[in-house]
Amino acid sequence: MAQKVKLSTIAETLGLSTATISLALRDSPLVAADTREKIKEKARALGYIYNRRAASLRTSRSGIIGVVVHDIMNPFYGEILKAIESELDRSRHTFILSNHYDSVEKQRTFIETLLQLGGDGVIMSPAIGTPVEDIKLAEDNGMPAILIARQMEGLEVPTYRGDDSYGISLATNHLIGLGHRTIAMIGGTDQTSTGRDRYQGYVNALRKAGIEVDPELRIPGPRTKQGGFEAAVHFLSLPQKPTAAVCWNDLVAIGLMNGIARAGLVPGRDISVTGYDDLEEASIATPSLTTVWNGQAEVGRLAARALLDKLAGSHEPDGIHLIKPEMRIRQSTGPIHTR
Amino acid sequence: MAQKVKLSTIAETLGLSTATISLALRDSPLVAADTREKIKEKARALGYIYNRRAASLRTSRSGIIGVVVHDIMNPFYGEILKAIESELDRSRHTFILSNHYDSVEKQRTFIETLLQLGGDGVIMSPAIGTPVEDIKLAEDNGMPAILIARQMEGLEVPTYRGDDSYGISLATNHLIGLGHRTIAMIGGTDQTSTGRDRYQGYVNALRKAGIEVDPELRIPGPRTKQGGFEAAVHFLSLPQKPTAAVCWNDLVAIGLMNGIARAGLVPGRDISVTGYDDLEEASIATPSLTTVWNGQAEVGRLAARALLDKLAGSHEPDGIHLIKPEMRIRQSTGPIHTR
DNA sequence: CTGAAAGCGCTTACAG
DNA sequence: CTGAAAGCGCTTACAG
Repeated sequence: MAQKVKLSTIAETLGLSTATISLALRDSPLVAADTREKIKEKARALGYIYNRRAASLRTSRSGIIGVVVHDIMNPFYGEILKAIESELDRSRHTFILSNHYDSVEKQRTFIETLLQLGGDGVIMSPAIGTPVEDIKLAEDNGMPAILIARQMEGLEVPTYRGDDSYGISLATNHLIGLGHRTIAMIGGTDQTSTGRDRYQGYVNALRKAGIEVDPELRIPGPRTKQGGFEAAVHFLSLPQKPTAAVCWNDLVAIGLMNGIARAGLVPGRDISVTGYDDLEEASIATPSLTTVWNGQAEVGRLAARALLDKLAGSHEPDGIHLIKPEMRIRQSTGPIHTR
Repeated sequence: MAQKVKLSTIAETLGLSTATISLALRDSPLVAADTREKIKEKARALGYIYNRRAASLRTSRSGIIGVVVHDIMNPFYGEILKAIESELDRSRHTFILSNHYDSVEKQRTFIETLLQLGGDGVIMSPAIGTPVEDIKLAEDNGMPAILIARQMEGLEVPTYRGDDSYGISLATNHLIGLGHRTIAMIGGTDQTSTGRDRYQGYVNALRKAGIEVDPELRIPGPRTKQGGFEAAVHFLSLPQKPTAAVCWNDLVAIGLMNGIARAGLVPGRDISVTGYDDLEEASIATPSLTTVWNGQAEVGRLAARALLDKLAGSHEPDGIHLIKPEMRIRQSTGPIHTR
């Protein structure tokens, strides 16, 4: 490894000052066009590597944006991240990703690391129990935050998420329309705004249809395929014998369908199942999954844009921006079928 | 946002020098214990945030490690990343993640960004067609690279991956043992070392069993669930009427099983299907998937350790480290069953 | 259009 | 055990 090439190396080689080199490499019109070309060529020839830490120390902008969600391996977040990534790529920002696995501490460590690196902003789906101070820590140190998928009370921060209450009512109404009356709700937790909203939407839809709400028909907890799969046993042994299940998300729904199939029943015929999110996988599940499109790509794109706009100085409106969900009817739901 | 708190702020407040503050905050034994405590408390009270760019500019170590793979949304890489993350977390390193989607250019941009940020090292699953120079770029600038999952010729870099040729022969032999003779191979590409090795392993196993290799039984390409799902049509219309399929990975296998089920056949009975990787999902698929454990967690853990050891100065042996795959027999394979 | 000089916030020999 | 001073590699007014 040769001697490190820096601005001054190029400057000396060409008999110019570092100021000129710096300006030229950043395409400043202050530098004559042919000088600029000569400089750029020399930089390339010498294998010059721009030192962002030095620049960032001076300018106090790093080009780094942090993104932290519950779990990037969850395709729901994966689809959001993909949209964020493509939006940020375009603006030459580097993004640093992290999972918090709903650990407030892990999330705080991440925010601190980001501050230490001089992060320009952060997009986050806050961990369960996140105190307002943790978001303020970021904002107070000049690092704006944008929330996705989950909202927080007592905070004026731009938030992008689906309209969960409305979305789950679409699914519930769809089942009611097919004649189902004993409808279970599988998965989710009351500890997140999303969880509360979805359960409420389910309850409201049932009430509106004049169906009594039986709390025993709720099986809270599952949020993954594995969870849905394991919940199948509990679900199938419910004394009320539900004919349909509204699931927390597509993963739970697919897991549940696997569990139902394992028990010898046919999902979509014997038991109707709805998902939530409309992951890419929903349409190739067997049977293909009736679900609610939740606009992951939209959420990611809008959140990234909002942050970039904010960094560019324009004042994005704070508060909650709801994406309107849409029903996707496929094969996993059908008319009521008595077991 | 108040005035920025820096080392000198604390120094002035306490009537000490920045040198002492700096040492104290990093727990140097050079500073008296009570001075140290006083300093730490004051730092906390003032809301001091360590400026890593400044430190890194001085020390030329950043604590940043880059990880770039084909697609973090692919659970195969997700499982590797999880292992890397937990290993790196322990050593207080920050890791920056990126997808290259097999674009050499995107990968190069990532390596350059990492160099600009002063990355300490990089763990990568090289994009198809990666030139040796791109890895050298990193190494020549003092940023060691570790390869995972895919290897590269003409390079002395530590590489961690499964023994693909051996692994796929396990799956093929398992099917042969069940009486299958017309076995298709679905998915993968000759453009990666992994792809070539797996196809070769399949061919060798057939030959060893005295079964003629029919190139028409290979359907290259698919690497995702969607791909496997779509390949089902082609597979089911093969004039040779294969009774079993060795799939490129679990995703393709699950997609293929979905496609087979959609066509009214029962995977595991009418058609035997093997996967590869043993993703968490394999055991809850319906039917549960017979597959080959590929040691993702091992690969991630070992690669991270190798990098950390290298950074700590110990000389890790270069070259290829193979993880030995193991068979996992479940319900998706069974005795031959004529259609 | 180009240059000289200060400064971003740390750490590290070197003194004492 | 603590301090004074230089320097990491940039960018940015300010001069000319």
